[in-house]
Amino acid sequence: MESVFEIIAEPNRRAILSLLVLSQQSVGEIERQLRMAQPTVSKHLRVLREAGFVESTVDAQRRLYRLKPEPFQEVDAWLDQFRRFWSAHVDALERHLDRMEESTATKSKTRKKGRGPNRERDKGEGK
Amino acid sequence: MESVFEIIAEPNRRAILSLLVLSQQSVGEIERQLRMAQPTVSKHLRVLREAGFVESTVDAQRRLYRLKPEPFQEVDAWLDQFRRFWSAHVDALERHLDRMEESTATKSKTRKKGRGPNRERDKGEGK
DNA sequence: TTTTAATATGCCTTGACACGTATATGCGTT
DNA sequence: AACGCATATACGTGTCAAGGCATATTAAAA
Repeated sequence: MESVFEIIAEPNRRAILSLLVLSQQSVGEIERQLRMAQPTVSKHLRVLREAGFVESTVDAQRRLYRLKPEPFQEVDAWLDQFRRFWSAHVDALERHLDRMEESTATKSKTRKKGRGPNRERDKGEGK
Repeated sequence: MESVFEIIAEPNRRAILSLLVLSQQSVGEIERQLRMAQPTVSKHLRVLREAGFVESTVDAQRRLYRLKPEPFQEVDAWLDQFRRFWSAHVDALERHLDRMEESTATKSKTRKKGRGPNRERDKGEGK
């Protein structure tokens, strides 16, 4: 269970993470909402904790789990090397659509800002 | 081999993807640069192709593989639900550091822009 | 057309991991 | 102290994917 990528490869773990992004939860709450067996939940939480995705605090006999940001940032950092590449593709598509639009006789300016994933990300040399 | 997450969980596949982000490559080139056995490379490329991460064109007896953007965007979309959360944490850290800095007697304004991952990303309601 | 280069595929073994069931631990309540 | 609730851990089992090795396929070169 080396990398953060192996951790998030498991669907149930991703479900747990998506739950915890809303607010912290106890094991029992996770168990009920995701309809998983309790040992399964505990085991996944262990993996997530050891990988730094979550941390827990004790509340009597309950344990409350909440997210930690670092591993997500690590995934994001990995993705970063591909962003330049894929926004180049989005740009190409955009230019293509713009040409279509132009020859179809300008119907509306619904675009030009807001399509494509996260244009603000391309640090420099866009265009 | 359901999801994109399982695909990128494999280290050798991530290595191949990182190679291909530079430029398209033939199987043999990948094999040599990553020092993997040829069948291993071919198998991983198959997985990557079926998952939409790469596509290939034929060049005589070679095949040139290049990246496709969609699956990366899918990962990015999943990450998105956590961005609000983790930038809240970054902000908290930032405020903390600012307070430290203030009481240590303003040495330099090295920050205020550029720390924290991708602040531009938070669509609205930052703060 | 025989040979050689490039890539793909098939079979087999091995190891990792997810799950179920049972049990242990720990804390609060009576 | 005994019991009960919440959570963790241990053990056994099944599945599946990754890699090694051999071989098939396709195209170029001789």
